[in-house]
Amino acid sequence: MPERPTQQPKFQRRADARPDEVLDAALALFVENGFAATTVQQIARKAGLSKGAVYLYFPSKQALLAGLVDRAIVPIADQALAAIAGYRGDPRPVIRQVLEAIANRIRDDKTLAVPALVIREAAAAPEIAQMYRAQVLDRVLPAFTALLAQGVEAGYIRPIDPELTIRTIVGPLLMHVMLNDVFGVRPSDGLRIDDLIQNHLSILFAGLEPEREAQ
Amino acid sequence: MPERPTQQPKFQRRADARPDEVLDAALALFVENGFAATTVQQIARKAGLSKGAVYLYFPSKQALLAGLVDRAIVPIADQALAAIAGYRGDPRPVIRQVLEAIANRIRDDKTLAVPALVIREAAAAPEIAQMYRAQVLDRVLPAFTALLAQGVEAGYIRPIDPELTIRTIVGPLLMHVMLNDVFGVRPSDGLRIDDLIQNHLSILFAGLEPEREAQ
DNA sequence: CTTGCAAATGACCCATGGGTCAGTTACTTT
DNA sequence: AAAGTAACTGACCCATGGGTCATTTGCAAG
Repeated sequence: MPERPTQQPKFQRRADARPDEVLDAALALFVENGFAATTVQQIARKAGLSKGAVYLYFPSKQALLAGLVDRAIVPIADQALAAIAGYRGDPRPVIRQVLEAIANRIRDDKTLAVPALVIREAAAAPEIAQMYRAQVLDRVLPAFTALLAQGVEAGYIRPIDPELTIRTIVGPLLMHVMLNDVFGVRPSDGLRIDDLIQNHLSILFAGLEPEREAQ
Repeated sequence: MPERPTQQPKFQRRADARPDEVLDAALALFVENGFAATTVQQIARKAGLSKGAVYLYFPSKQALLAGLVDRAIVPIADQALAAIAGYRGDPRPVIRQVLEAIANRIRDDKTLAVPALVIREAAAAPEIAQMYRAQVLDRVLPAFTALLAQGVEAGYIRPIDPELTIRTIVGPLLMHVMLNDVFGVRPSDGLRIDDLIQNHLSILFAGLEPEREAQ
């Protein structure tokens, strides 16, 4: 019985394209089934190579998750930092800009699924959580805090606690995504990310307005 | 070599106390290490019985997680519902009451770790997520929505979208807990749950004030 | 005391899947 | 075209841990 009469080779050598393809496959599967429930075998198959080959590019399964953070999230954090750092004036336009940028990411690509993954796997993989914290949170949060503090100082917004107010600003978006992704709970007529942002900002900005405080 | 000279029996029969003890052990271990990384063996040891005995009370490992939801969360949801359902008037006192009740739970017992667990395991265990949704979210969220709608209707708060505003109300608390539990990120001087609530409510309530809308 | 059975044990089974590696294949270089 | 090597395969190893079950043990009723 002749071996492979058709001349197609059984694999190709494409060393530079592989890592990205593997990460693409891993992201899709992690998002769908979670980290623990996804096997390296599945990732390999989806990426079109063998399991052994995956280990040529990534030393372990965890490294795949770390690779996803590196590739997708760190650039976003850099971008956000650029918009925030050193800004002087009313923080509200910047807040709007950042939240809308995040909303776009959620709508367009699957990038924002990565933080959710990190959250889910943090207990089982503390190194990943630490890395995420060091490369993202510890850079972005202080910048945001400074932005708010400066806004309070200059009287653009009323005197709130900058460190705690970050949670009020970003939390609703996190909640919205969690409700949708984890539980399938969404507003009666679609995801409505943009409506959510507008509704949230209208309350938030009114709540930050200086003048006499209501309460 | 004599067998057990001391007369202590090697186990006791305590059928009714067991399930609770098992759940206690499971909660502690799940919180610390996550669901997947916890073995039934560990749970059994911590609860003071054998692995086989655990399966006398719970048909599977997943059933333990379901049991935790049943025991801890559903009663809380009932309680919240009682406070919300049928209320007429300014929603803000009720919002304050609910948020402060949640904050107390976070500070005092480990109950609020259960939703976080469900979130983490949702992808791998969709049945659990569905159950949580049916028994908690689908009951509490509509009630909250109705509370807000009624407040808008009667002019106690300005016209916002009730369904979306829930996210603005609860999201910051979720974010605060996630930052703390998952990443160890907390304000410079402690968890400050109460400060968080106060800061959040002051912004939120000012933002919900009727009158002319800012922005 | 002894009979009866629920409660509990602990050794066992076995599917799963992360990780390894000797050998094979595709491509480059000279 | 032959050699050289980087890329890749696929069979394999083996620790892990969920779940089962024949057997033992504690306890209460007659």
